[in-house]
Amino acid sequence: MSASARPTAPAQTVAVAAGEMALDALRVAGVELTGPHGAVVVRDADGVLRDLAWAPDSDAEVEPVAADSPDGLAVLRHSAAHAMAQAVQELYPGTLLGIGPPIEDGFYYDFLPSRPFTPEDLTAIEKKMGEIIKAGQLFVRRPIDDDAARAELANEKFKLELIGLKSTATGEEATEVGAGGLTMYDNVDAKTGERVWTDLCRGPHLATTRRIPAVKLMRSAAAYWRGSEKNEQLQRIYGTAWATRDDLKAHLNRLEEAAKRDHRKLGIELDLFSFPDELGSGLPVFHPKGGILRRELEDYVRQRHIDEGFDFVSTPHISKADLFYTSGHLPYYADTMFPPMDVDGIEYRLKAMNCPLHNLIYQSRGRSYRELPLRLFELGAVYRYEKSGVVHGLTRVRGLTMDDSHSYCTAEQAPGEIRKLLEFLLGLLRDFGLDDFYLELSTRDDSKPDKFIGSDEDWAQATAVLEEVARESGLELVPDPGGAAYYGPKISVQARDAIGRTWQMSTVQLDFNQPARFELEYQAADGTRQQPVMIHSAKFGSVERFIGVLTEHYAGAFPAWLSPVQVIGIPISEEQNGYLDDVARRLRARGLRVEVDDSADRMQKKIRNAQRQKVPFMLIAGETDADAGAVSFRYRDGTQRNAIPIETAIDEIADTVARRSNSSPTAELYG
RNA sequence: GCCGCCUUAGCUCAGAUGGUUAGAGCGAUCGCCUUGUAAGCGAUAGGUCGUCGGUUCGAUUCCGACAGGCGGCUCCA
Repeated sequence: MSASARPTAPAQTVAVAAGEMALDALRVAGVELTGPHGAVVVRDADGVLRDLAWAPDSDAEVEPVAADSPDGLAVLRHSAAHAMAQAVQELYPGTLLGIGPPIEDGFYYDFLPSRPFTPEDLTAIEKKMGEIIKAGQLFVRRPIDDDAARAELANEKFKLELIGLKSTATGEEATEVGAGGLTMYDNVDAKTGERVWTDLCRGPHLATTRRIPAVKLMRSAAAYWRGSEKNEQLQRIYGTAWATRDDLKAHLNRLEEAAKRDHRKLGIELDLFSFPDELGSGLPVFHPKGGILRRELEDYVRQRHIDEGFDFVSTPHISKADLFYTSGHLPYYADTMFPPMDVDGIEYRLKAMNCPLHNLIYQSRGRSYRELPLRLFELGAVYRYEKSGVVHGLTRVRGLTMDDSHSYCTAEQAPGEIRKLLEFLLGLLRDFGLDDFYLELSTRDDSKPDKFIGSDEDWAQATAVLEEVARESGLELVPDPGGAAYYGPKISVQARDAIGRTWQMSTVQLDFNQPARFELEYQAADGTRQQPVMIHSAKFGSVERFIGVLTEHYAGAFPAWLSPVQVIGIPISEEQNGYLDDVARRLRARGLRVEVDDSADRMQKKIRNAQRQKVPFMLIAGETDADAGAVSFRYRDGTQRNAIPIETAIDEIADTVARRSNSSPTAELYG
């Protein structure tokens, strides 16, 4: 995705003699040292990144790392974080430092200021950073022992804590400290040689601040120290930094494009859904046009499940709370379920998951091995009390509809069933135009036994089964340790959308625990009673969220088969209203969603409106068309085809919809 | 839930440093115009300035609480 990911030149290595500075060796070898392709650090034979000022103890071979390479950008961003921290401490003396690592597209630094930063502060900090960058301060590495570091950082309580953690630091904290000796990075005035700022840091860094060509501070926000809500909250400033000003501009453009696709914005513009205050946070209502999207989605997914051998079931939204104790969801999820209500002295709960209710259907009579796998499917409404700060558009709501299935089968059938499910759900996602996937395998965190139930053997077996099936799929598999549900491990499908963002979509979970807790049984061929396993699976995840993701994926320009309005008739003058009404009638007879814009607006205005509503087919008719029994197509990409006979036009549209084509209609496809 | 910011017409946004009648564009309604590929012209209606409480002679403006939203953090069965 990175705009600056250019084809890199074949790795060249440069010999650095013992005691010689890498920078000098590079210079002698004629390696570029300025500009976006210029080296900012070197990689030694062990793959460790080193400052250009590094001088090896013995002869070494190093590889120059360009500013615009992934590693080079990380170094650049890390150095930008230092420049920002220096600016903050100069402007707001007494501000304490947290950590300041590079991240995707940028960097952040955490601070404990005397008061939170304002947008004006960010402007001032950015300006100060500009001065620091322009001054060309040198980054100088200085090894230091623990005691000296403690003395030097006596006022920086967070840094002191990091020193104590250095042997166990991981992830972003390892940016500051790591195994091995501590180092300070001094910012040194290029002219006077005076140390103007310093930070505990592993490095490496740019040679000078001048090698930061393009930086912008994005926002400030709070973040818990060391990522735990039990800790103090620090003020984090996010910035972005790039190897060229053009790369920065391109990045900002991408953000703007992403903002245009925001489903919350498009939901209003396209009149799809809203979140009335009167209803409460995280509770969407779908307007007629959003309702069409929902219906198309639901009808399709329901039919596909039936085709795949699922039985369609239905269960209520509310249940006695005891059911969720039986399943084990309570007390685990007590804080994310809506509070209980007392009905005639009995505690009831809104359901936050469908599995316990499906288990009751399984349990409703004796089951034979001949029935297995038994596949129950439901579009089940569930309610989750998401914390107020996390509710977000359609992607994180408090009331949602899960396309939830539970397959009950023998342990032996499980791998086959999971394989089938994975294949099915990938096909389903492809049907909606999502086709770039990777898988995540969420497993138990052995260090937190209280978060998971069931025996070690069952977990090991279930995890092995999921892993095997995931590997067979040939898709990239990313481990997610600790991400499993309390009852079993999970495969989740991550889909990349049209602009490369990834969304968690489908999940498949293997569960030995709930069948045991519900004492589910089937009678085996030998007459014994056996316990089935159950496989939880959601394909969309939630219908609401899926609509949100699709809206962003298509930027609101839905494929014709999903478009709330598929065809709009636009008369050139009032004269053609009746003519287009007739065309519309014929399209409706083919099951298409058609409108004729017979408003008093000019046709140019009608086109503009249809364009903004992202209608896939505009059928324009004037006198010439009407006389010829034809219409003129305008597609939403602006291309057009004139004088198409009505029958042909109707067939083309009907065909595109029937094929569930996901590509946006355009003149070239038909010409 | 935590930190910060925000809430003015259906939508997008101006505005008054506490003082009689709060503005614009789009949208809506009505009229004129009758039109060939992204905004024709005009008029009219529409707001107890998120809610509740406090300070004040006077609050949409200042303070507080609550609700909702935005950006993060934490969380996400």
